[in-house]
Amino acid sequence: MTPPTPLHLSLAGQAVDVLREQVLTGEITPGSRVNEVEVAQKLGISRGPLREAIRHLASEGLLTLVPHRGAFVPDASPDDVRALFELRTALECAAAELAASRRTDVDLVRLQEVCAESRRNYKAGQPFPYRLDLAFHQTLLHAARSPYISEQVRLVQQRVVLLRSALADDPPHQHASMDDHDELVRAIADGDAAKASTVMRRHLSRVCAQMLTSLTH
Amino acid sequence: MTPPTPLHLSLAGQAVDVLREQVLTGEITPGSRVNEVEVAQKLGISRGPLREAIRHLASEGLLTLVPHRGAFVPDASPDDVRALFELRTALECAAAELAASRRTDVDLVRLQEVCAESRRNYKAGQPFPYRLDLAFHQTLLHAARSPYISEQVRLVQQRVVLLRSALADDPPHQHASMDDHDELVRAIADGDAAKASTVMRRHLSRVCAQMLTSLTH
DNA sequence: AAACTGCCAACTGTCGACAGTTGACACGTT
DNA sequence: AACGTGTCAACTGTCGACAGTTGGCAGTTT
Repeated sequence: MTPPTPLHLSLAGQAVDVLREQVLTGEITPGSRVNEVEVAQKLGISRGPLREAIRHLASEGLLTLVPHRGAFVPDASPDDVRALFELRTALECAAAELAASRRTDVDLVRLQEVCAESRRNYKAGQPFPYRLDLAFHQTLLHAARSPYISEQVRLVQQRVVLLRSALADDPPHQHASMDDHDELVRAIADGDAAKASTVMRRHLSRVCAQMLTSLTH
Repeated sequence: MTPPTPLHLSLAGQAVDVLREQVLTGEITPGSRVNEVEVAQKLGISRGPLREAIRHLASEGLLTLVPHRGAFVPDASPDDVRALFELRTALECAAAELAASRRTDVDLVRLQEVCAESRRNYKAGQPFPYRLDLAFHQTLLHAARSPYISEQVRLVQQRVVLLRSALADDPPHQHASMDDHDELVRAIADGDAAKASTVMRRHLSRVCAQMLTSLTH
């Protein structure tokens, strides 16, 4: 998906993976600063590759750079969340439209499987894992077959994960989300691009609202 | 617009500006490789800051990195152009919708001014400068007041400029574009988000087609 | 003559060290 | 006691040098 940038053997590439993991899991708490020498020692590499890794994560929006001060993991204001979801909505609505017109039959089966698994999980009393929500959106993205849109959505979703102070623990919200997903799949199955877009917009609007409420407690 | 990342005093930041300029103006031709030591010497800086600049431009899509081989300025295939315009359409249609509902009166005046200047230029027999087209889209973006969407559009537009093998020299195309712009402004003036989105989609579809034809000669 | 093999130059990846800037603490002043 | 000032440690920005890899060229073999 990304441009041919397989940084995955270089030290910088490995550092990107490790740091991204730590930032997304909250191992490095929002607001805290990333000390170059300290982290470099901890990773057993020199500052050069680490700096490249930090800059890369900054370009993904997972860190913010302040000259002569270093890199910080950003904590978002409500306005940030709203603006971010405007971007996400633009991208994912377009993806939903494209998916409705381009999806293959195996795409459809995969989407239905993810939905079914979510239901099973939910009825078993377990919480709707964020993992399955992510899987749904990524499957839809694959069905849209628009590499640049997919890539951008991936980046936006990462930033959303960073704000997951709002974990989807609210049962009615989970239920509504699963209903949205089901309706989305039906629209895509019918090839109804307009409806797919509309449902996606409503879905993301709901998720955004949920995040905003649990952000302000 | 960008996160607080004012790299504009550091050597790396300056190198980003210089290199971006050179790539966008074609001073560094597509397909050619960027030699780190050579460019570093030419800029009078060391390889460290230059590498950061290269990585940054790569994250913007203006360069592609190949491990152990270096950075290349990408040349696009028709499929790339199509996929890129799918992204651009998603973003700018959303921006048009938002602009229709959020624009202030001064936003409207600015949009009308840009259109008027384009007409004047055209009637004076001069070609429709890409500069004014860019100005229009950026003014619209400002009216949308969605920082993340604006930022992404900025990046996509850069990549489009990189492919400007299709210079807008075709008079009927120029005329159609100006008509699109005018119609877009009317829709935004009326606060008609749906129409703004539709017109924008048609406009970008036209521009994309134009690019594809002049890409294949 | 074509194909294979080994060597070589060029370049990227990485490292350790130096220089400049920032924020904070301690001290002195009013 | 509050405020302004000077100093200092910590950290980022930058540099030059070394190590590892890649692609190409020359030489050899069949």
